[in-house]
Amino acid sequence: MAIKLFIVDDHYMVIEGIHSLLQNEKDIEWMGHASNAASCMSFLQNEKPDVILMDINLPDKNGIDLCKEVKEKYPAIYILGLSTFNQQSFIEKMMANGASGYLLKNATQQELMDGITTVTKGKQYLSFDAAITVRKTETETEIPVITRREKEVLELIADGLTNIEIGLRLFISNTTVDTHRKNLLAKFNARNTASLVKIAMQLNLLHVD
Amino acid sequence: MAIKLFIVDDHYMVIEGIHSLLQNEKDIEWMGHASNAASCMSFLQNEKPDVILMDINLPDKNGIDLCKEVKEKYPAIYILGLSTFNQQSFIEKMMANGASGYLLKNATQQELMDGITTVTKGKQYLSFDAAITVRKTETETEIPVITRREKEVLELIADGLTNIEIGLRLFISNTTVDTHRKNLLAKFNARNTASLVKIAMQLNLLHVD
DNA sequence: TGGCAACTCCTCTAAAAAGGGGATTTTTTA
DNA sequence: TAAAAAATCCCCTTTTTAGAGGAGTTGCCA
Repeated sequence: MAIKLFIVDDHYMVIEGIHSLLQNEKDIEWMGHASNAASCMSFLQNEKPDVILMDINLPDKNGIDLCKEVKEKYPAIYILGLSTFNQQSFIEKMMANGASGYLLKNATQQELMDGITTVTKGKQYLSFDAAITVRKTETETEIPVITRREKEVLELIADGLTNIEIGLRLFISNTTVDTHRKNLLAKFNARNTASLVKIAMQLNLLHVD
Repeated sequence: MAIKLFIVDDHYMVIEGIHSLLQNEKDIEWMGHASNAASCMSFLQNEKPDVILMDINLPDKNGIDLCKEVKEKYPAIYILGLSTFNQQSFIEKMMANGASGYLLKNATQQELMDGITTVTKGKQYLSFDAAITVRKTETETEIPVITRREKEVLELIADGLTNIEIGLRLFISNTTVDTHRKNLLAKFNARNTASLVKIAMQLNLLHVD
């Protein structure tokens, strides 16, 4: 039985590329694509693919959150992350949210097929480069786990607000904000606010407006 | 006469996507692709395409510099920037370095053909979204022009060094560093170091290690 | 060669962040 | 429901930035 495949990606060229790479594969049934999270969810109300290739950069929501949402509603669907970036934080987060693996956009046709068939067997698949990244960094750079409140404070710090201003904004004391700030510095192992913001940006933890 | 097209991009799926979109176009002669700057330059020693589609993110060099290099050696070749990001700074820089225009990776087949044929007539082509970005921001967000020294200081600030530490590193006084810092804040219209770093990261002015 | 941009250095004051505690109340979750 | 996690608040001191000035020295280029 052919594997039913669906793609969520906002880049037409990538969709076309994958389609082209798979068009002669008899084991793959191309179900179509969505270019954002919302249309993906509405598609899933009526159709049930076996595997979803999911970009991490979507216009309306990041793929990490969408991944979680899909897996909560439809645990039977396997999800393969899809990204330009060989970034450890994304990989780990998508896997933590139920993704079965990860494909880079420079993957070959062989890797693409390997990835799809591997995950339908319930196994994990990591693109070669991605696998190296995970191995290389799993002992080194830990991705900080921050709380909701810390995230809020982090955003406002990056926007240039002071502790007092953040306190007014969030209706909490400036000393509380300072505590969150200190915890953030500790979690990110940052020397000061400047490096904190840089690291957070690198890990794509901040809104890019 | 068919337009000879060459692509520089390290993402196999994107290359495949473009190839697929253009395979029935008789006016396009597909010359092949390079996946990095070096192999692009060596290809150009023997072959002369009319148009190059060039990614801004290459493994060995950024497309902005490669664009400049190609245009200096082969001014007759038209270059179309190619990127996932709808970022003003990239667009402007590539154009400043001789690119004839810009295509986003979510461009349709029609836009792709429009772009290629437009630039071969010596005109500019900007992807719709990209055009909006340029227009929207050309009055608003000015991209700050910073000096070599300011760039150095900015990098070190983002890495979490203090004025004194930066001074020691660059063999200048900490008060001088402070002056550069203040000039940076003014140029970026930033309230403090945190927002300075965020803006600089957004504009891709900082090394991402 | 005169001007201008870049780079350098300085003083002073005020504000903010960093570093070091400690402590209570909610909320979540095992 | 009890323990853990998150969120809240406070103290103190030191360091660093921010804000507002002024000013001298290169080096380029029109």
